[in-house]
Amino acid sequence: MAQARTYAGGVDGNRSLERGIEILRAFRPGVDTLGNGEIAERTGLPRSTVSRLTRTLVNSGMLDEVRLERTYRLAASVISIGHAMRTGSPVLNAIGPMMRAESAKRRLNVGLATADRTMMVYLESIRYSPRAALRNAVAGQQVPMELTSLGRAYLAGIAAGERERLLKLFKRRSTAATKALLTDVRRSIAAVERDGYCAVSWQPAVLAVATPIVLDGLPVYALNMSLQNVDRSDALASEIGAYLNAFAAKCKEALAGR
Amino acid sequence: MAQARTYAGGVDGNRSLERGIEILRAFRPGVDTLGNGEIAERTGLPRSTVSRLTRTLVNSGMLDEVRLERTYRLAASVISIGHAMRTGSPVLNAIGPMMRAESAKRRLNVGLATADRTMMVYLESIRYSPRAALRNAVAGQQVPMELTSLGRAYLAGIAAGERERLLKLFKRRSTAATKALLTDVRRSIAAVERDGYCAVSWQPAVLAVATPIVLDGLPVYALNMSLQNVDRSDALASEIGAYLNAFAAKCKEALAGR
DNA sequence: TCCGCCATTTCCACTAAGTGGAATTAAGGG
DNA sequence: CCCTTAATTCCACTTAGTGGAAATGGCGGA
Repeated sequence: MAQARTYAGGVDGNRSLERGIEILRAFRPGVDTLGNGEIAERTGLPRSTVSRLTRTLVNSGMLDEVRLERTYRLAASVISIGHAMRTGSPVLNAIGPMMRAESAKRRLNVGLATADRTMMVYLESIRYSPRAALRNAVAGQQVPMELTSLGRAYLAGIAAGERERLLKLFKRRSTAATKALLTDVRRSIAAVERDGYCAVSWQPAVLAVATPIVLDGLPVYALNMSLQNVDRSDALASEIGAYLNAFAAKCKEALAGR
Repeated sequence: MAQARTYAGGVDGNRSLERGIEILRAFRPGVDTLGNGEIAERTGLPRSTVSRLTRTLVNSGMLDEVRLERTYRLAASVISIGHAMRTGSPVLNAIGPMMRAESAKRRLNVGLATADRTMMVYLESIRYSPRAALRNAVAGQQVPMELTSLGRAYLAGIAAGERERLLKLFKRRSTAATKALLTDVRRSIAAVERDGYCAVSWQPAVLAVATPIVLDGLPVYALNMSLQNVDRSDALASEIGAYLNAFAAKCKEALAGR
């Protein structure tokens, strides 16, 4: 393989597969089509390599080719695999219905998420508001780990080593106010350890409260409750926090027998 | 590569990537975890190869490892890529809101799907019934192409060569009643060509009517309308068919400017 | 309509990345 | 504690994969 520099993955790990997955990941939300050139730029892979791998992904049904524009888009296969993930998830199966009931009962939004690298990914998000409920399904939506209650609850739930690794990544990518941000993140983690939950107002007029769900043999999840159009107040946060703690306990109970 | 038999993909196509994708596909809806052995069985790949590829998929964040059981499950990444597919889809973006409005107006279910190999995959499915609306999101759900109105409308929309290729596959996999089934499929295709839509009652007491949406530079989609708890009658089918034709025309108009 | 430009794809020489059977290790059951 | 069963690592082998260079093919401008 002329000029093919040694693959860092070493004895294990398959370079081509890794690269192919990176190509799929290059299609971020909102991106419709990407050409091989653009993919090569985004992934840093040689153009000829991208050309071959995109062809393979088309053959495997993961990408659709737009011959006219010489571009590609994600194919329907990816949502069918996503659907398999959701229907297979024992956590979502067990507590999804409970989340719906709780959302109706408490009249607030209830969400379940886990991590994908440095982002939190919603497995489910039940909107109380009839308006919002009509909006597009948000399963799969990503929110930044370091800025959200979900992410900070997740950080509180994982092993210390992994947590520090992630905090270093935030430090590296954050443009400004890094010091203050990290302090705030650590404060949230401490809050989870103390109160069982943390409260964050990431978006204006939205109060969100989250708690980690740690189970053997499963990734760490985070469960949250949120309210729109409210002023952030400690009283409100602790009220919702109490609801959340109670609900999380019920969920863990339901999940214990598995 | 001892005993590595020639890769049929030829000059293009990357074998490892293809195999890795097949491993992801082995996780069908309802499957929670799979071990390397089970994956090897399902995919027909050598055990050692599966072992290496699953490790790569874990490193790439597509699979979560359950160390305790020596098994793997699909990771949250797959739904975030699925989400990217949905938010990127110009068709879903354009007609999703229209589908919601139409469902409310006509008081019936409205769905949008496209093909993944021999299955139809829902991009969106709006349930009119408030009960059903509460159920899990069905985006990503698969239904068999040859048995559903969606699938038959799709078949009517694609190029003849591809259609015949698919019909052959159905013939091969169907256990019995193949001849009658294929006749029925062709009848549906003829119906689409004649009336613009076809009506199928795949599931008992459900009447479904579908029509293809063919656009340049996009895969062929199928749009359907369905009603539960009804008797199949030609009168009802043609009433819904008329609604569907009108709605599909509106959709195509909305999509023309792109 | 034809020409020149730019992006994409194909070609090609090269070899390390990937392969699969065998050996080894680890897990689970009695 | 040992034995069985399955997953992982080892290893010799060589082809599948690589990336730069050349060829191809759209596309816009004249």
